[in-house]
Amino acid sequence: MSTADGQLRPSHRRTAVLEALKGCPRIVSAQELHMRMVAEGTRIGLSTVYRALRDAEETGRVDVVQAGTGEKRYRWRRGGEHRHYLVCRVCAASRPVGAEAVEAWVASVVSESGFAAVEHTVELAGVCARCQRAAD
Amino acid sequence: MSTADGQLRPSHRRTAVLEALKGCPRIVSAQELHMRMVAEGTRIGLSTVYRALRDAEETGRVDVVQAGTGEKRYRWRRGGEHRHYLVCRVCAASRPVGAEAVEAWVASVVSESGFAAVEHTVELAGVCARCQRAAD
DNA sequence: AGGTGGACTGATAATCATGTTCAATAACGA
DNA sequence: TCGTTATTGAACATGATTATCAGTCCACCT
Ligand SMILES: [Mn+2]
Ligand SMILES: [Mn+2]
Ligand SMILES: [Zn+2]
Ligand SMILES: [Zn+2]
Repeated sequence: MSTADGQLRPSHRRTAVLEALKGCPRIVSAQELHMRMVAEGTRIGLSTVYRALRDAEETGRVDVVQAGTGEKRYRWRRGGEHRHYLVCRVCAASRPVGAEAVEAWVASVVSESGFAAVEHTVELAGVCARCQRAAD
Repeated sequence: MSTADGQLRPSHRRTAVLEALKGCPRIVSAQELHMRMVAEGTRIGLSTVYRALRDAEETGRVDVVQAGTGEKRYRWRRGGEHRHYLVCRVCAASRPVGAEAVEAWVASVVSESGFAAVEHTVELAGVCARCQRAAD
């Protein structure tokens, strides 16, 4: 669970999950990351992977993209700021895109709306050049 | 299923689902819409509501917003073009927001990316003024 | 070093939204 | 009207995620 102040203790396993995520070339789901770790010889339970990713999401250390299929996919966030990504629907390759224009638009919409605590989701999904070629 | 040309037959039930959706003041999930219809006296199965909404989504007659909780919420689309919405997390009230700036940004990102068949998701969720007041 | 209490782990079971099956039903066209 | 065919919906299946809880580990104190 969590300590008195709500923080999670950085354990061996939890650290391993985030390290594994850092090493992922494409965005991954919790289950994919778990399989990956097991395949590499790490002994870890699926529950722990889910917990570590949920915590990392809540504390803003990862970016999340909600695929149309309802599963969440994660990507390690390098700078402090969140990013938005263009993701390949076929191979899950992802590249960050510059979203200054969107951030500015969000800010202006929010300031005119009267809404508070507004969060935004911006996702782009398509088929990358390589996968287009592979499709003949 | 579907007719030879892939079109769904517009049946009584299916029409009723879309009519009910049109009458919704806030974005609704499939289950909420089903409960609403049953409460109003319509006799209809949950499967049919799911099917009608899925079909409406595929044919572009509704806008869909994927809540963080993994459930899809629907809103009837009036004009031909899709819209993006600012949704209240508390009461599910939704208002369309002008997103010309975002559409232009998406177009420019896509043209520079080499990706094909790119689809975009833009969602804003917050707490509306009324619900802020209600929270004291 | 040894003890202790609270946090962590993971196998298992529970949820939850949504999809699928299939026998019964309703709608179309001749 | 009759026969063909799509539609319907109750029950069941799925797939991702979360909750349980007994066992384990670890930080800290003596
Ligand atoms: Mn952003
Ligand atoms: Mn748009
Ligand atoms: Zn690809
Ligand atoms: Zn509200």
